[in-house]
Amino acid sequence: MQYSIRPATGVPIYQQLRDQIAAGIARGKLRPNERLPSVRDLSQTMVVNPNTIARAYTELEREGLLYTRPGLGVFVAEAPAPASKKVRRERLQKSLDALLVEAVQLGCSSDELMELVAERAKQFEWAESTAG
Amino acid sequence: MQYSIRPATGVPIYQQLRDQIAAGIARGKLRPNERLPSVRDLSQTMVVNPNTIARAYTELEREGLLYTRPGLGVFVAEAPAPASKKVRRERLQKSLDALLVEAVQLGCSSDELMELVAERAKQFEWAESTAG
Amino acid sequence: MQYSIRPATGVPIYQQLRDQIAAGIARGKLRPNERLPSVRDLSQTMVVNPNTIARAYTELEREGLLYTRPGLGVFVAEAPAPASKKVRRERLQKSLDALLVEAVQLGCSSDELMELVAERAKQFEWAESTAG
Amino acid sequence: MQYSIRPATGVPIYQQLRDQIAAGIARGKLRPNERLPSVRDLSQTMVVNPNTIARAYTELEREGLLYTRPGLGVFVAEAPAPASKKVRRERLQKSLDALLVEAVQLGCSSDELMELVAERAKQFEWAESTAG
DNA sequence: GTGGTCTAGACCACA
DNA sequence: GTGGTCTAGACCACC
Repeated sequence: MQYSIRPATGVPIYQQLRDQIAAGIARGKLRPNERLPSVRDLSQTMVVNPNTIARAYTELEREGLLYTRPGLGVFVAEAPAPASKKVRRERLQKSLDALLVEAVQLGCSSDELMELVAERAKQFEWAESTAG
Repeated sequence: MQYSIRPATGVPIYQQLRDQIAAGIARGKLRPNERLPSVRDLSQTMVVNPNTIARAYTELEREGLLYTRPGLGVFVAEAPAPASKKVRRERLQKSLDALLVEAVQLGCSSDELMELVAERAKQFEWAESTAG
Repeated sequence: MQYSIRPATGVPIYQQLRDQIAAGIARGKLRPNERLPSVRDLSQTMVVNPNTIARAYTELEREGLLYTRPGLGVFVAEAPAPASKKVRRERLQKSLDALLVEAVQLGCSSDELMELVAERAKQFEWAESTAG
Repeated sequence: MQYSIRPATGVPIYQQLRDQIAAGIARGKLRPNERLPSVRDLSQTMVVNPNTIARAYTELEREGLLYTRPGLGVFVAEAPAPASKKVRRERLQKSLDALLVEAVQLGCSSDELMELVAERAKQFEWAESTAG
């Protein structure tokens, strides 16, 4: 997988990397138990300090998306047990509102937004069933 | 209009204010050419440093959402020329992907997400027509 | 509050500090919305690198025990909404088993352990009611 | 005796094995002077590097829980002289406080914790008497 | 070889 | 003044 960092955005490098890895897992580009590049390798490839790479990995491990096998490397975790419907709604609220505010400010119609969401959603890997 | 600041979130105060004003304009609660409270007044009402209020106003002016008439105060700008469909899509891509990644990781199904978006979208004020 | 670090234990400094602050909050020595010493001050007092202090604070913020007000400092958060009984049991399992294994290995009797727990528990601040 | 290793936990493999053997001894599943599987056999059974098995055995020998008869294998040691009550209390303090801090932060009541401890304690094998 | 911890010191955003 | 990010480089534990 390829990672692209834009230093001028103000978004921290470790965050950009974290987001791209998380997206890779969500979209199925990174499979469970797949090994990620080592901190040292990736830091050389991306021309970024090893600590910064390590921080992205650490964040993702805390979130349960990666796990570390000491001495062996960092790996993609199995998909976690699904949260309840209520929890899902609460957690998504913030990102959803951010999207809606942006859409409104851009003069995007409701229909256009729904279409855009549906379109993009096809490219993601969805769980087959959903717990209540 | 009323503004609510949550100090414990880590989101800078000036940005919380900026977002609430921007949302107010987008949702029509603040009308073009309406005058906003003065920096001094608002800083007293909200018990916040005047510099912080000023910064929120400055950001919004830079974005073209407000304009200043020296000696008279700060006002809501006219609605800007709508962006092209292509530009809208590009701008929304980032927030949309963030939402989708979160949804997938929460084990939220595609249908459930669409339903959630549609539901919440009803509560926003949309432009009636959309330029291409 | 006073913090004591034992460098020879193998337990990371940032962890020791984290644990002591967490204990301070649990035992009521640190009150909600109380301000903690600044990273720079504490790093001088404890003769530890500022990054190490910052890491302890960051961990606690992620856990929801502290919050940061940008430019002002770090503060103790309000007590969070209680978890369900089932969740509580699961989360405590690990620490509880560690305690029991240790007790057994030391040749401590079951009664003696219960007595020890009861004794020490009196010194902690307990929630008045418990959600199911 | 069966050993189960969870690679995704971040806990070193040698330590997981060490803990399970120690617990086995404490709970009487492994009897004094009983022979343990050879490093080579166990490393094959568990699909783990022999060095890792050896390290677990070495640690336990250092702690006095195992002893080696060169050319014959590794054996469970006799039960050690019980620690004094004071020593037991001191040693348990740390784990106990960790448990209490967690319980408080989870909103677990004092009674609920005592009940939980008592319940779980029944499943452990306790020494019949305790020296002072 | 792997990641984890700690130090030192620079730079930036926020109030 | 506050904390947050990033770099540089050292040392350790694990496999």
